[in-house]
Amino acid sequence: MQKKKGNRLIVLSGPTAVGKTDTSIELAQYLDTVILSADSRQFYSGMKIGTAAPSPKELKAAKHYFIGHLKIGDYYNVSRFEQDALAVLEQEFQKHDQVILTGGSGLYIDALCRGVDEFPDPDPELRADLKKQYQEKGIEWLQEEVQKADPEYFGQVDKKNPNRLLRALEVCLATGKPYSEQRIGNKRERSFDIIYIALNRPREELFERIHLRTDQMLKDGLVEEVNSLAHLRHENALNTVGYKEIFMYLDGEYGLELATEKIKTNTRRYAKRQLTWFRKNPSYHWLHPDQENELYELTKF
RNA sequence: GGUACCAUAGCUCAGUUGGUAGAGCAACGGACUGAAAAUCCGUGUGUCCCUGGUUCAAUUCCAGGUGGUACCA
Repeated sequence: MQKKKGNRLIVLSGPTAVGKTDTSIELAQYLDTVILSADSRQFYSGMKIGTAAPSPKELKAAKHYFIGHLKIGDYYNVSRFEQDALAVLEQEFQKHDQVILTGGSGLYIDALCRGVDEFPDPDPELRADLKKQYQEKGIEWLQEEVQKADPEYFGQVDKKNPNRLLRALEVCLATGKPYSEQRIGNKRERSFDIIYIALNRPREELFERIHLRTDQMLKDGLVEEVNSLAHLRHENALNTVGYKEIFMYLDGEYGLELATEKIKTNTRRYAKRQLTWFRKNPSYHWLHPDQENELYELTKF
């Protein structure tokens, strides 16, 4: 008896500016399939220039999901992405053997590929309250609270990272149970296979592309884009490289040249953090974007 | 052409009363479970311009060279 052929998700990730958009579209056309984006900032409409989102022409060249599907200010998180993406996959796998997942948000990629533990959705009021208390009482207070609420997690957590501590405390208070108890990290079984591919370039080449792309964003009207979003400035989506720095420029804190340099520096650092994340997963096949034949060979199915 | 000053990390510079050197920025490594382009942790990576001289020892003092800056011609 012949085993029924399943489906496969092609993860195509890599650091920012490496060339994921071009490569994923070429691959989608070659395989006649669709693309899911795992880019936590390209989710938002209105941030086209600063997030180097695919152009209308590119969006037409291959069907994309999760590009500009949210409004700045919409609440979203990895768990929702996991659910949304699984639903899309179920639908698309009826039509295609393989589907492409591309983007640079490692946590979101992993959420779809391995799953995340179940927690109740955060309570915005509780979160705001805890954050306020942290700002008033400092990190020591946060550390003490987490130590009381969840000594086990406190033993493992990065104690100087307020976000991590706030999250743990929030879950403890909302559920009445220690965070560590609910954070099991079980891998979810998926009904499809996964192949992990990461694009990369020599550091110098990647940085050069980051610099050129940043200059191009400015020419394309990044300042105007950011300015048009000024009323949403406090939203998390705009706590993003390229937006933060231009807000500083608009405030008169930075000259335009300095703001541009800061964007380049912060983008290089972002790329580095992404590489650290992907390197940790030994399943990745690493390719240069020019290695088209190798890519097609890998995605034979 | 002359005089003065300078030459130390990728960059801007500090320093060593002679015992091979350190800040900021940049860079590099890492962490990561509902904020993740976020948030946080760690690490000096060096022919102290070159060649001689003095000295137990020279990046440091002396001479010459080279390069740079300023002023005078």
